[in-house]
Amino acid sequence: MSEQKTNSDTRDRILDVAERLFMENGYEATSMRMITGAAEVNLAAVNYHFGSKEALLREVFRRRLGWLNQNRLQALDRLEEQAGGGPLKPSQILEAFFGTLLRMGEDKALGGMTFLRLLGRTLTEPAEFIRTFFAGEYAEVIDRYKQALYRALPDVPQAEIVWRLHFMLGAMSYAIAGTDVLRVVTGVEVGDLAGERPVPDDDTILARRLAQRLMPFLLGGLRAPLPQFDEPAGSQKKELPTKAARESRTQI
Amino acid sequence: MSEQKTNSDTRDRILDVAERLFMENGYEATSMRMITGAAEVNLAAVNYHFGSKEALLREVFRRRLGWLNQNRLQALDRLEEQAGGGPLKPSQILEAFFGTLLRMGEDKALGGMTFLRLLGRTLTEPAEFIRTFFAGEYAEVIDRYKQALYRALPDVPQAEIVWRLHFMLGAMSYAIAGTDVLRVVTGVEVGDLAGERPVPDDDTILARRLAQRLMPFLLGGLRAPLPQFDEPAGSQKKELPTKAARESRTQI
DNA sequence: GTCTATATTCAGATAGAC
DNA sequence: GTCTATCTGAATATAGAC
Repeated sequence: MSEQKTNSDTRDRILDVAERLFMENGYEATSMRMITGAAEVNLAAVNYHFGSKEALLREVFRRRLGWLNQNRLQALDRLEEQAGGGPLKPSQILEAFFGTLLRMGEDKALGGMTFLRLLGRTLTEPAEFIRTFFAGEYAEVIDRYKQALYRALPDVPQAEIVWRLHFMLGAMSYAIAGTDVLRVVTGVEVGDLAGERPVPDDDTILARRLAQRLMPFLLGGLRAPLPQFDEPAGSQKKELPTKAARESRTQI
Repeated sequence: MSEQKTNSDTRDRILDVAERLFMENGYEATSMRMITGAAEVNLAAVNYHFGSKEALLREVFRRRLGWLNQNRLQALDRLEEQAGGGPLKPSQILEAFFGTLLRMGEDKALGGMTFLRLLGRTLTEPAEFIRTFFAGEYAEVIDRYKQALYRALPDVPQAEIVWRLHFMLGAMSYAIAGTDVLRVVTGVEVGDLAGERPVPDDDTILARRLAQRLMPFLLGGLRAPLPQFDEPAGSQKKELPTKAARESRTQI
């Protein structure tokens, strides 16, 4: 199409700027005028190239999520090929899913930490068009990884795995988003408290550090002892559902 | 002041409605007209009672966070009194911090799941006035619990504890927020996959279930084996925790 | 493809009667 | 305390010249 001639410069500049401003301010609080102003393009350019503000947001994500989820699927394909039909190790699955994402944070050509932070924040946005969009973008990947986890952890009820996948996504999203209570309260970069030097501007190092800290945490949570709670239709049932067991909180 | 005569009805109705609408739509996407319309009060009532939209949001949180963080501090006080100067168990600390919050979800008078979802979503909002507000509201609680965790886990580097507190907050926030990929993708309530009956409208049960699932996950993550630190070069060969390491985690 | 000018809608806030 | 009416500004989107 003729869309890739000279306007690709304008188009890409809009996408890059929108990615950053949506991350910094959120979708609603970012106006078209802020975007076109910072990108030094005309106000009408967004509607010309993308059609609407909503469509712009979708395109900001599509160009990154396409790469991300495609690579996630390929990583899973490779692992399953190596395993030759057998179950994978949970650590392999998490590495493929979260590691692929976190490595985007080290590569500026893939959006770097700017995109990762945007993604972390946008995953909790309540706007319907955003949730619908993500649902479509993530459907296949989530399904494939869920199945892989079911096979990797045959003794864990599937509902429990879904919950824990849930928790893992949250730990990652929130850590990446960076707009957190801890950073504001402590006033320092995370990792600065025990003599380590802060790396506020080096997103590559930050992304790598995040991955090194996050992976053990996720694995530990995923493989934690099961709660005392009846699980009817898992692969293996645990105990009878007594009222005492339901009332008592987990004591570990 | 005369503010507590007849207007307390109007005031509280505004707060209740704002809590729900901010949760459903986010702060920016919720207009004063939506709030006053749903609360069936005059458009000018918000500015009369609270001064501005920002001040309204702060008040929505203040009335809940005051109770929450006060109870968190009291719970910690009790635990430390019982321990008589010794370190607490990590499970006790997490129960005091996260359990106090999650029990709010079971009590409609404390906002129930509506407030919990709002809190989970708002913790990642980038608006400066929101982050500043949360910083003040959380400062003391975060500091006290951080110190308690330092003493409970003397062998774990403090920076690591900060990161993991970070991750735990994220797992909880995201799980509570509910606007997640999983729910959209699967099209079912979490917990519905293994034969459990969904409880879409019973927030009390949902909150209790969430707590039962979340606590073991958080404990597992908090006490996971430490990552290996080789910062300078590529460090993708971290050793996976052995089964023995998994068992020994219990003593940390 | 890019630009100016503008249409249209809606936002938050407030003055002043009651 | 509550209400109506309105101010002021900003939002998204588009028509039409170049």
